[in-house]
Amino acid sequence: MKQKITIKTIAKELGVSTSTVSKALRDSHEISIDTKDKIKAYAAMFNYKPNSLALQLRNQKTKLIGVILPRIVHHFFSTVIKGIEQGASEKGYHIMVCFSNESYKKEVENLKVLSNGSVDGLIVSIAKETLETKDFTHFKDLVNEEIPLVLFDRVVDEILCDKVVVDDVGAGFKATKYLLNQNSLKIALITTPEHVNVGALRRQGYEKALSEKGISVNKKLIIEIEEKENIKAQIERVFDQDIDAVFAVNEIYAATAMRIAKEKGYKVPQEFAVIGFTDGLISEYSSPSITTIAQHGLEMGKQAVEVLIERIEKEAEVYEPKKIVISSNLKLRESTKPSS
Amino acid sequence: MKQKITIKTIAKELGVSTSTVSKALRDSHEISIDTKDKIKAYAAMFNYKPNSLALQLRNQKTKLIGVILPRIVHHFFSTVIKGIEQGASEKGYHIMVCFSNESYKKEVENLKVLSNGSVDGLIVSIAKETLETKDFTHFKDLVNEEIPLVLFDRVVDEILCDKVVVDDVGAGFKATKYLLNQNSLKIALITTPEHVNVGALRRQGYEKALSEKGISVNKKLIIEIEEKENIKAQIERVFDQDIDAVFAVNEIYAATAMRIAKEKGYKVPQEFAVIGFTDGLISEYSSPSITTIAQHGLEMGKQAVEVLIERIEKEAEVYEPKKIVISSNLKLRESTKPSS
DNA sequence: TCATTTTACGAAACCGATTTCGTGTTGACA
DNA sequence: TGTCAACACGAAATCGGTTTCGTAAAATGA
Repeated sequence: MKQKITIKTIAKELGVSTSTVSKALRDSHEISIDTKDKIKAYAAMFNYKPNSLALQLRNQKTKLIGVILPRIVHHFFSTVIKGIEQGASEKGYHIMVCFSNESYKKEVENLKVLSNGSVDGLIVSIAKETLETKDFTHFKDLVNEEIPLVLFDRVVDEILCDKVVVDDVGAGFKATKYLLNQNSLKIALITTPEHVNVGALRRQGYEKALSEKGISVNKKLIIEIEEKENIKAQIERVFDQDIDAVFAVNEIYAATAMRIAKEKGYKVPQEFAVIGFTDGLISEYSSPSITTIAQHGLEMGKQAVEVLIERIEKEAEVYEPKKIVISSNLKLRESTKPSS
Repeated sequence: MKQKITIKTIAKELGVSTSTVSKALRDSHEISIDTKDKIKAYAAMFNYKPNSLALQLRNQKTKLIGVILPRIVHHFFSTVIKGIEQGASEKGYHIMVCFSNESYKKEVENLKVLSNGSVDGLIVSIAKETLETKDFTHFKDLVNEEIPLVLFDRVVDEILCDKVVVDDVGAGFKATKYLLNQNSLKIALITTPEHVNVGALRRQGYEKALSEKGISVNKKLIIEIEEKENIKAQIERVFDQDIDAVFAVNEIYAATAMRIAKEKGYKVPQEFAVIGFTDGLISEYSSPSITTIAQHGLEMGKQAVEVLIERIEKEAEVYEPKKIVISSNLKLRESTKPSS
């Protein structure tokens, strides 16, 4: 890389001290107009840009937010990133993005690297593997060091920090209730294993809606997808049961279920209804298009970054962790009968 | 944030100098075993982590790569990010991600912020607006400052730097030729306005395949989508012509075209074939699933970051910009007849 | 004319590390 | 016992800025 022009260079060339240059460029009243003009002209001519590392070191802040996501090729997470970036950008922050690939080890590594002073705060969604092992010491260490941290979507109570989540129970409830109201009474639930807490919460909503309607939960209608195995085959199994609707906790499961239903000759939505989660492109462009719970990822990202920046910039008085719940709503499309 | 423990703290507590602490922690032979042990123990106990800003300033390198993308909620771009992050991570780099939102102004801003020494190099895909205005001075400035820069996918010849692209002409050719071989001779092309060069290149491939078959290009079969307006309405217009296939330069256009074809009563693929670009989830999960040109975004990201890191770490001798072309291939699915 | 205030700038400390170079203390060897 | 190398450590420079404080010279006032 070409030799960068620094304050020292300017000072030497113009025969003044570095303090004078610094003050001149910051338009200090201590410096005479003449000198300021000369220095500014020189700086402009050689395209001087203050070295941001030096500033960061001196100011003890980087205006950088670390973001750790389990995955990126994923509609919901990429939407959240977009929200985070927008919110950050408005406040003059930038984001550093890392991925854990759902792996505990990578999550620990990323956390370690980012907590070395390179970022002012962190926004994280926990990796599946971590949720499974339930080892959160790496997060607790962060909290102890008082590094601002916001968790979103996949959160756990053990970690004392700000959180942004969707109303998963409510969402599961809404979706199930809608199906019940349309007279689909034999609803299969396609969810994640228990340790992925968002799955568990959505399931609670599902069960709540059923019991409110006086329907007992049939465990045979609930399948927990093991992602390492063939997803389609696992979903197919639930079709052995007598079902007339599916509520799936993400759009891939929903689309797959709908495809199977169509293959089995069901007419969607007349004979078989489908509701998914995460309002992504698959739901929008499949045919029929799929009714989903809209997760408002953009909103989540914005909220998360707002809380984080507040925490970063406010002198930490007594610290009261917040939990922001974003309400989700049902986006009706063609895979369910229109609301009556 | 809690007061961080620094080398100075350790030095004071243990009654030694900062140089001794630094050397001890880096296991220098200059320091006696006793002292080393004492210092290391203390550091471990208080969870000392060297301040990365200080190191970055001293070493004049950040091990950070800036990435500027036009969009993120986009299958291709998020796949590229994944590739970049993987490649970077392997070599001990991290990535800072910004978005231009297809806007010239934001692109300029991002470039300015990132070129202040906060990153060792940049990977960029140019915003549409910039392609339209053809003002590339912000990139040329970067090149003049000799900041390592790699462009991918949307690139222009005016900027002298490393580039990674897919073989757009070849891809357009392959897709069109496949349709022709399946006896679809009246192929509509749904593409972008001329200034988005990838669109233009894919169109070249399309035209080449036609003329090779002795078919003259019918301009009425080519529509350039204006994204600000209603996309579906624009695509619908081409169905006024007598067509039996569509080649679209991205998967949204392809899925929309297929949906229109189905609405018009065409049987896909028997009576109407569809090929898209970018192998995303829409293509995979729509029904019928859509044959696409696979762009290998992951591969692009990896290649881009590899070239960039090479450029960063190699002492810039004579600099010969490279252009890496990644070959794309046709991923056959249900929206086209099987190859005979 | 002398005291006092302004003006305009420089020296030096600081942010948190690394590294070169210098030096006092030992121990070995002649 | 005197000399010299090895050992163990500290002082200070450096990275590129900002900021506090000190001060010479000019301007102001009495």
